[in-house]
Amino acid sequence: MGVANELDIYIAIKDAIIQQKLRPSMQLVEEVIAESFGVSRTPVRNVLRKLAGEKLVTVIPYKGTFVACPTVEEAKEVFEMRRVIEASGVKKVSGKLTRDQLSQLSELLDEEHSAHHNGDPLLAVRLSGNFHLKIAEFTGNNYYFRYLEELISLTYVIIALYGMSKHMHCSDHRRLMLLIEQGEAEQAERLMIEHLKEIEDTLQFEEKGTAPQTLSEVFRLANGHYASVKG
Amino acid sequence: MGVANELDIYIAIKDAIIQQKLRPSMQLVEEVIAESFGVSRTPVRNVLRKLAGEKLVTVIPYKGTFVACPTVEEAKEVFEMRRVIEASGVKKVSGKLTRDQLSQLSELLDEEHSAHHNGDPLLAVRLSGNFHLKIAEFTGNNYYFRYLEELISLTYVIIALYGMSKHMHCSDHRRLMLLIEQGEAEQAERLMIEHLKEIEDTLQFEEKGTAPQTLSEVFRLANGHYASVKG
DNA sequence: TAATCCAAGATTGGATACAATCCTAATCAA
DNA sequence: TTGATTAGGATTGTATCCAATCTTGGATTA
Repeated sequence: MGVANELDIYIAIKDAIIQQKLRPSMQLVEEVIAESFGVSRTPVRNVLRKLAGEKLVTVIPYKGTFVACPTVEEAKEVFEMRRVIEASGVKKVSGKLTRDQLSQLSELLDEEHSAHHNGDPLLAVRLSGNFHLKIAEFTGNNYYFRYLEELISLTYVIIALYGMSKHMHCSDHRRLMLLIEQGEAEQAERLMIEHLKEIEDTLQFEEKGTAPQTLSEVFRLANGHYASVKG
Repeated sequence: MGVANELDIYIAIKDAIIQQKLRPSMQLVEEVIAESFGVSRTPVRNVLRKLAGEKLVTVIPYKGTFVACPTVEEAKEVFEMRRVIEASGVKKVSGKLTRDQLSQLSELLDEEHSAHHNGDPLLAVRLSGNFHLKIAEFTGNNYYFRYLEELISLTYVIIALYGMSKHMHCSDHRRLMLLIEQGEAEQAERLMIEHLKEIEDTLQFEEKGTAPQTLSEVFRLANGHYASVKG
């Protein structure tokens, strides 16, 4: 690839984080990224600041930019806010979707289903996220989408950190879509809340309880050979 | 003032927008801001991008950065999301606040009350916003605070654009605090939703219905003598 | 007159050079 | 050996220069 604009770089880094190619606490050195995209550090800095605004990375002055490493408490906050926004969102769209919108949801369900059977759990998780995002999009209110996009991106990082059981309650999505289609707003709302609680419960918070609290701690433990995009 | 760091600049611009010294659609020329803060354009650019991430300003490539000018639809989206987040927030804190937290809320109410009687409606609006923010803070979940801070900042811009009746339902806040104190979660939730709907209803969306849709339109109308921080 | 084209000014976008800061590791002394 | 000190490298932060783009206004021409 030759040069790239800021949007390309933004998408590339965000995708790399979501696909766990960049794992939590990894350092993102500006010059390395700049060279690999054929640009100077300036646009890279802009992108990293933008990602910092979405809490996907953490900028530590004069030290560097690191992929976010949410604590257990932060992870629980993410899921709590997801329940607030998604419960309201699914209630809002219930019984209000067009045939075309419903078929878009249905298509995402099919893709998620086949990703499961093809043994690609990471892809399945991302398609699951897209299902939730689509509902937010269909509310017609941009804030449902904007905030949920941020929260779902963080959910991917949380899953990268704290793992996830294989069984992803795929059937919940199907039932959710039926309730939306039938206009059962209250039931859809309750199911969404339950669904998100179940996802949160499948995370193994205690297992990696010794997960790094601070970033400096990480790199001290690794004795200088810390994880980096250079490696 | 001599030099300034990014945080100073960020706070100064944000305050200027909130206090309506910088009105919607005004252009923020990087070099002008840089000179007035004694720095180069670089940190100013960073701040403007950060504000753009919060939707307080709009960056148009190769044209400039302008104070946000929300449309009626966008304004209604802001209030809808405020209802979602604040209804959940006030329900969450009801009956859970310490004596100290309640007195913090009470103090804000007193300040708001005196700002009203001192004929400073702008200050009263800001103190009202702080009251709502404090509740979000007391949820203990950072996302309530982060998202609401963004939405309330935008509310100030919306009020600057679409005006507001003098009578601000100051008594709602008092009743809200009582319900929180007494642990009447459901009643507090309902009152918060009603309160926010009333605020939205006092906005005069139709009057300034000829409000500028696009920024370029604004400056065409003014025939070159457009509003600017230079002026 | 009216429309088109071009040039100049203003502003932002990006690349580069340098300053500030942090971390590491070697050196030295107790 | 252990601790403090310091020099070097690595990385980010800032300033400055130039390029890209947009807008305006005047000149030119039909």
